[in-house]
Amino acid sequence: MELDERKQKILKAIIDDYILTGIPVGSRTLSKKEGFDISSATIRNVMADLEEMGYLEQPHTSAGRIPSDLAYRLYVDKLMRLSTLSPKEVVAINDIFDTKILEINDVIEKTADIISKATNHISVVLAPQMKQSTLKRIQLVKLNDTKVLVLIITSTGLVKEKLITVASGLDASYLDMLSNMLTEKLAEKTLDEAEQAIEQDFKAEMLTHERFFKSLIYSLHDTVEPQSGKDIVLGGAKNIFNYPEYRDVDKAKGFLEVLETKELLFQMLDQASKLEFSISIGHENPYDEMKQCSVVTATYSIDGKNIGSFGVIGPTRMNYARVVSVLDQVGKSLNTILSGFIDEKSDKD
Amino acid sequence: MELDERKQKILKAIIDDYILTGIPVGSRTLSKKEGFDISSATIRNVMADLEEMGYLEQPHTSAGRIPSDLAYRLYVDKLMRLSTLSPKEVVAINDIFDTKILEINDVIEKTADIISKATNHISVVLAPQMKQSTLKRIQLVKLNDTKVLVLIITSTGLVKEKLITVASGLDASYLDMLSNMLTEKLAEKTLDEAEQAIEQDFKAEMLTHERFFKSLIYSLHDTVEPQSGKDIVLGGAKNIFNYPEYRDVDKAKGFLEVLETKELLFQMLDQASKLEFSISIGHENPYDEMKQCSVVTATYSIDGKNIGSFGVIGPTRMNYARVVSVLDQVGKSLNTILSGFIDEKSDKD
DNA sequence: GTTAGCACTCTACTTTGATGAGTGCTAACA
DNA sequence: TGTTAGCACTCATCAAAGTAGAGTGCTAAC
Repeated sequence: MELDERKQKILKAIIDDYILTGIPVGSRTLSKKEGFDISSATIRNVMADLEEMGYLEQPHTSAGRIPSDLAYRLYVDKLMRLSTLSPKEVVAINDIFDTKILEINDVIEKTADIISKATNHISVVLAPQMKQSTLKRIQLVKLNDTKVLVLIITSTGLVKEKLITVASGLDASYLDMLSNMLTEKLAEKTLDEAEQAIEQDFKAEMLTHERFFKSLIYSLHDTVEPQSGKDIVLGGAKNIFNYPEYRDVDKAKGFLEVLETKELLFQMLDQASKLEFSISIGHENPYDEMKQCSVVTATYSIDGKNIGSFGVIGPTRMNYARVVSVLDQVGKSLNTILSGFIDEKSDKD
Repeated sequence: MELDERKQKILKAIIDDYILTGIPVGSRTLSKKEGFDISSATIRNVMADLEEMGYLEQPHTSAGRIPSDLAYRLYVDKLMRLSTLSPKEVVAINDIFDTKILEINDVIEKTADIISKATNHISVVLAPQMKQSTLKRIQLVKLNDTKVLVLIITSTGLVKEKLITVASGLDASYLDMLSNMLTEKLAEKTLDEAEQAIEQDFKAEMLTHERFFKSLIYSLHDTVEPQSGKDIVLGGAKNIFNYPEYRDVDKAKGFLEVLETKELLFQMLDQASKLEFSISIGHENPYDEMKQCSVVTATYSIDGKNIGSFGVIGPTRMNYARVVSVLDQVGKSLNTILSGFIDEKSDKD
């Protein structure tokens, strides 16, 4: 059977209506709409065809039709028209970003906040990943006899702290000197390169302080491979109550549990950060817990390198056009801000 | 009317039962209980008295009684018996803490996790506050022409980062030198003292780099007065679904919103960090949004100084005895860990 | 002071019936 | 051959009515 133009038009109308109202769309409702000159009976025939083709589903015999995941996929790929945000909304987004920024984490939290408020869905933001960053400075700070704080600062302004335990006998001035040496040798290198460089350039020191250097290398390593949970920021979890799908308290609880674990979210966003833009609808999601939802993600970058991603989790019945528009705008604002406050005109050039 | 021993015994039984089951307690239910040799009719009379005295409430005429906030207050102060956790549970708590710790934030997140799992309530943890900490090191890192990253490291191992904008003309080596000077002059001082010390000891530098030093002092200041939201870690928000009080979706939504704002939570915990232990029941809470809940908090400390607090938010009908026991144990474990890995044997002694 | 008995109250649950939105099918129409 | 009107049928939703059960307050007797 062919999906001719009329079928597409009707399917789009059904999806638009269902996204808006959330109630199954009946043939009469549709025939009464502006621009539809065909009778409900005809629409019923078309609907029957669309159902046969897998685009529509019926909750029960005497209810209207609802779009299937397949229909949403078609909608997203071909049918939907992207709305541009009103200038007012763009200003509103930029305004929120435009307050005094003292930490990069502020930016992340604000992003989550903006997205959830603008879309009324749950937002997720993956904090900048260290993988591709180059080092700016390493600072060792002696806390007590056996504990040393390692501060790893990248040229993108990210700071990670790691605590390592050392044999006593490392005094503060030695650590200061070492900090300077490490900074000098490792600046401009990626973390991976830094690990190797330490093993090559600090052979002498490694002999006398083997355990210390092992810990140090481990710290660097641990910084690259992030502990999934910590780099995820959630926003608007309360929006879960907007989804009729989660009126069932037990389901809602299970879903919140998944969100709280953050393990899945991290994997999803980490995957997503390889693509400019991605939309996963219902069963397309790789994880069972998400097969009832859709996930839309985008990435942000510094110097043209993708360093993190952000997105929206909601019911498959979400306003994809709007969500995409919002993410697009947020992405643009985010890139501007990030490149404005770090490294763009770094003194390394 | 006097609250004699029999009345207290009956009241305690009602509270115990209601905490356990969550359904209003009837006179017959109670009279059938082990250890009660009095008839339901007698109990009814006592109940009527207790209601008159304000300890009990009736949801409707033909329902059993439920305890009032006043009753819980009496229960907490006089009636309840603290249960000690089983050795198994103590071990379980310590086990979770006992994994590799690389950052102090890990400890905070784990604490929230442990508490919510052990009590089945929502947990809140206030990250260590900088107020009373002394400085260990200040490190200035030049990111680009106009941005400098300020790292403030306390002797308790806390690290705060602030980004400041500067006029160009500060080169990296000058900042390095300044970092060392600042560290030398300010080490061992509290942040408040440090602010003053800068104004005194760096007069010469301040003349040439006025704007920079103003930003620097502002950073220190901002570190002491924490941005409420960021220092709060929540755990087990999903447990909200355990409370029949929040079966009503709108109420649950409103409550989640309050939790997400974190503003209130911060104020509560900040207040609480002045007291060793505190229990606020229902209307005793200073904030309207919390008047349906009880909040139990405790503090943790380093070197005998309270530096943060943690607690549980739940319905007034919560198992106070157990919650107190759990918080007590978590507090002990937390103190041990924190003093073990920072500053206890600092080289300043 | 304690208890048994009884009438009364109120919630929660089940049953029943009515309503209406929506469908599929058939036959007639252009 | 595609479109439409008509009709019987299905099913969820809602309101009304009835039932069961837990619990109370009051009174009178022990």
